[in-house]
Amino acid sequence: MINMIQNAKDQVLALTEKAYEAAAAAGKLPAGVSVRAGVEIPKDPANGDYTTTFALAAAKAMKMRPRDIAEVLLENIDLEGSYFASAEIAGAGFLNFRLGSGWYAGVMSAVESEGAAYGRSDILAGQKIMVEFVSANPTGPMHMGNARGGVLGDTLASVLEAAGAQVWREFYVNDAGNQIEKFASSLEARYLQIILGEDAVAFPEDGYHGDDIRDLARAFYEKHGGSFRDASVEERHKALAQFGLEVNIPKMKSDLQRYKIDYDQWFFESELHESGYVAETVQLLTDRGWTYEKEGALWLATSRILEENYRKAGKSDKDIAKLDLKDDVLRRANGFYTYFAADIAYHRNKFAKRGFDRVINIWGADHHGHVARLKGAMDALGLDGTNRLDIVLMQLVKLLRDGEVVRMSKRTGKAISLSDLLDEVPVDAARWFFNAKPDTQMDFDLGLAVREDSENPIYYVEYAHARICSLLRNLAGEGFAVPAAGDVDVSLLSGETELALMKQISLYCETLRLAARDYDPSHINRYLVELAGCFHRFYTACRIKGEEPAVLSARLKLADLTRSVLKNGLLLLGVDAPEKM
RNA sequence: GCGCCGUUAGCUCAGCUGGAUAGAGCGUCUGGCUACGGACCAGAAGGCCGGGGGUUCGAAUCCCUCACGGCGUGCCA
Repeated sequence: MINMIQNAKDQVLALTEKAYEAAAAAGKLPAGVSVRAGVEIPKDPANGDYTTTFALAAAKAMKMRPRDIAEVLLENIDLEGSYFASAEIAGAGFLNFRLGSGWYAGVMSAVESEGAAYGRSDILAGQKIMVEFVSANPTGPMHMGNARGGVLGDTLASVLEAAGAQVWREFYVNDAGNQIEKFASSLEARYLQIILGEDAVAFPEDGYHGDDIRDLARAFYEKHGGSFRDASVEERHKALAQFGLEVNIPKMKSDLQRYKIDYDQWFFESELHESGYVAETVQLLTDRGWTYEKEGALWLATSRILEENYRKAGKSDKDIAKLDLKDDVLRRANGFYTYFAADIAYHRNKFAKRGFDRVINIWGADHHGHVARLKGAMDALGLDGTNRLDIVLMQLVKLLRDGEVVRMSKRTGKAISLSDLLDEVPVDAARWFFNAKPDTQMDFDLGLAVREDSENPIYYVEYAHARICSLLRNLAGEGFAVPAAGDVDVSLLSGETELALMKQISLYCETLRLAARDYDPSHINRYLVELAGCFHRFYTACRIKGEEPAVLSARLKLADLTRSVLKNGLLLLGVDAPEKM
């Protein structure tokens, strides 16, 4: 909750504005100019710890050269009682501030007092957010894309929790509709083939060809024998589909659990159909005037909804016309509802029935064509999908083995499943790896991923943690306990690597904020690599053991706080923070 | 055709609301512990930030345009 970065930034701005008012009152700068100035952390510490572009931003309105403005500001700035020890002008007119030890002491006591909660905030407090992710079809094994989506969704949920939101993790089980019918007829063909012989029964052209289907049919046969041979097709399909789902769904659960992913709820599509909620939702769209009938089917006027949205967003009629918007079928001529209709009902359920303020879906990029339509459908229901439904599109994972692309198609039956992967790669490495920025394509080379050496950044981070734990054990054995922050003389930590490490520790809150803002937990991965690097550099430059007591004590404290933040970050990612390796 | 995503070092990628000399890791080359974990550290080489225009004090970042790559554009899910 204590964000020392924000504190420092606020203070830079306040000090600068106060200086401006003082200068304006003395007639040295034009009065009454409102300046939109930013505060930044310079890349190069030679340019200070914090910098403001106030003078640059004000130059035009004040009709003065930026450096001259900065000059006057500097004369009027009063650092007394602030976090800052000094300020100077540099470059085109940057005003650079250098931190004093008071701020560093503040960082240390914040990390100490907040402990495992350090980094958490309340920026999303009071928000009820659902993250729906993976939601793979229960008709076959999950693939790499599901693994990536699973890790990303789970970690994103954790990030939002850390920002104070009330988060719900959900898996949508598509246990109804066409693909279940296809699943059933595929199983049926394999089942009858077992009884009547491979050549006696044709396999459906668009069926699932995977070996898992054969295995399921075999298991079904072992349980029921040929008793379903003469049953009605409908009865047989029902039994086979149910049997298949009862095997596959628990398998998905356990596979995801291997990735340390647990859901608050597995939501079944079939319930939406059975309870009449799909029909009710479609009726509601009809009542609101968004549907029409054509060729025996019921259509949603998607093009009209989106047209309106695009117009509101400021697109020209010409641009909209170019989009070639199409309508969607909700209920087929045969009376069955489409997947889209069920999906609309499902999302209506999330917002209207269960009261989520915000809903985030993690989808594969191949579904991007549905984003605008689903949001639009929510708009049509008056649920403001445009602003409350966020879809994170995840580019697909390209699985390689020795440089060769491995196909992931479920239908070929040759996919490497998500549980296969964990037989080759440690779960922590997989979690770390899959937690990459969602909108970039990813190559996963199995040959590379199995390596457990410094190639893999997770070992670099975990090593830093283990190294500190070892150090603490070592010193504890010699009677040196970690002191309280209040008993540490922070001014003794004045070396370059010590200051850099403390600054990096302070950045953790900011990192979590960015991760929550961008829906991109990989900010944390990069942060941790940097934090580990800061520690290793500090550790190389500064001895602890054998130093005089006050220095030893301060450095010991710094190491322990680093350990604490490393641990917070790793646990947030769902990765272990080992005390020994 | 239209739409979405991407294009930054040999490879994989950072780059926060536009800021100072564009950064890491890996790989390559050169160095560093009789001392707390060498799974570490230091240094070097390596870039018209895909091309071209525009906006302004200032652009990898914003706008336009072109090129290349991935994906989509079903009474599939």
